[in-house]
Amino acid sequence: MAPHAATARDKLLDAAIHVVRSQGYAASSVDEICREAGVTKGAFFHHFPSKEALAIAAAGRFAAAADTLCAAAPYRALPDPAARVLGYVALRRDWLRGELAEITCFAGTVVQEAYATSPALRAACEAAICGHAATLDADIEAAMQARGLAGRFSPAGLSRHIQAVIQGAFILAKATGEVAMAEESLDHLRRYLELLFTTKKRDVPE
Amino acid sequence: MAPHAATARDKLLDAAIHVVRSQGYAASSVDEICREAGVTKGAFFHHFPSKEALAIAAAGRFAAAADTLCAAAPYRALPDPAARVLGYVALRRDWLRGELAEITCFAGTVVQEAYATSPALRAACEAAICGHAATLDADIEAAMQARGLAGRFSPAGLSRHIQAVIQGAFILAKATGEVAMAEESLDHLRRYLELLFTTKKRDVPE
DNA sequence: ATAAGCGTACCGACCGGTTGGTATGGTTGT
DNA sequence: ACAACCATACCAACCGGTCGGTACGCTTAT
Repeated sequence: MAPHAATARDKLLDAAIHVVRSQGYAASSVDEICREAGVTKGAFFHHFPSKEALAIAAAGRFAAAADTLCAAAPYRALPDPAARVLGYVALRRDWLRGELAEITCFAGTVVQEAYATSPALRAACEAAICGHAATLDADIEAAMQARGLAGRFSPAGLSRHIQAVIQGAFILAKATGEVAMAEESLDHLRRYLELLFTTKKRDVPE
Repeated sequence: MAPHAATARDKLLDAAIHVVRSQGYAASSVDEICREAGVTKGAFFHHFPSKEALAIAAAGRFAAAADTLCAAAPYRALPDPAARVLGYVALRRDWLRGELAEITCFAGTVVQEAYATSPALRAACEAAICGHAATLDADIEAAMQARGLAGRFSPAGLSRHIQAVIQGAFILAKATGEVAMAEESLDHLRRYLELLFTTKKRDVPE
């Protein structure tokens, strides 16, 4: 991710994100993450008390990187809140290029394995996903107001749904080996949002 | 799953589905699956040449069970194809009760870890997910014809999108620990389908 | 100037336990 | 008799984590 991650700690975080995204959490050994980072095991346990602690820190780093990229994206400057929401989805669709291990979600991958066995790691993944989702709350709420949809459903709920579709798209892409499957799903998501934000209120089902 | 799975093979498959759904594939040891099944390791390797082979067979069993349940569901008898599609989503929403390990998707969980390391297992998960998705293809195609939406997007693509939303809903539920988060997403999916199948063609975005 | 003192960063051999898988022998149904 | 079925004992490889030790830079006292 970072081209010249200076410290061993950063190199370990980046390596963990990459290795875990391609193999899952449990299958990624500490030794392999160290090898990928070009760092020894001693350095690993100097910076992190456990493998779990590394994953928690990596989830935070991953979410922060995503938040930063989105906050700096051009669509953020659009005047219409609905257009900003659609701009977000378009950006996520644009990101669907390259290897699966480079485009999928670290937190979504990890939480599938850890939700029942590691409460702290589960909470870190929840914070990463829901925290990132929440960056859309205000725009969605404004767009719903503008369309007379206020109260029809919760803005935060739609934010989370957007993340759910993205997560599901990744699973479909992994299952088929085709990134195009993920694009397809994001196109349906875009169509849903367009229908929501361009249809007259009486036509939107409860 | 089955109360009195007769053979050791069936008990192993059921145990694998349960254990893997709660811990993921890599973290589920053969010993633990055997313990859960009440069977020894000798029986395991008598019926399956490897852990991977068990997972492949379990994916098939899981998909077959889902297909069977859906084929027998009441909504299948509805006259309107669009109503059958919505009936499917309603059924999947009804299934969202109980422990996460009992309601989430085995194939979706496994493929996240195995897509890059085990081609055969990845293919089995693809067959499970996409095969199950395909049971909706005909109804979706008919509903699109009836609404003049033919050619707007692919019926199989919408079938896969439905599965993607369901998979993403599971991830959200695991991350938050709240099954209600999954319900929320399925409600949005239902609303999307209602908009698609009740809106005049000219109002549906490309 | 300099050396003692100390904290952070890092190394790599090592440990007990667990892993997927094997070898072998007994039991049961036909 | 014979094969399908299953239990016990076992193995080499690997796992996460520990530990004694080194390298080096920053204070601070002399």
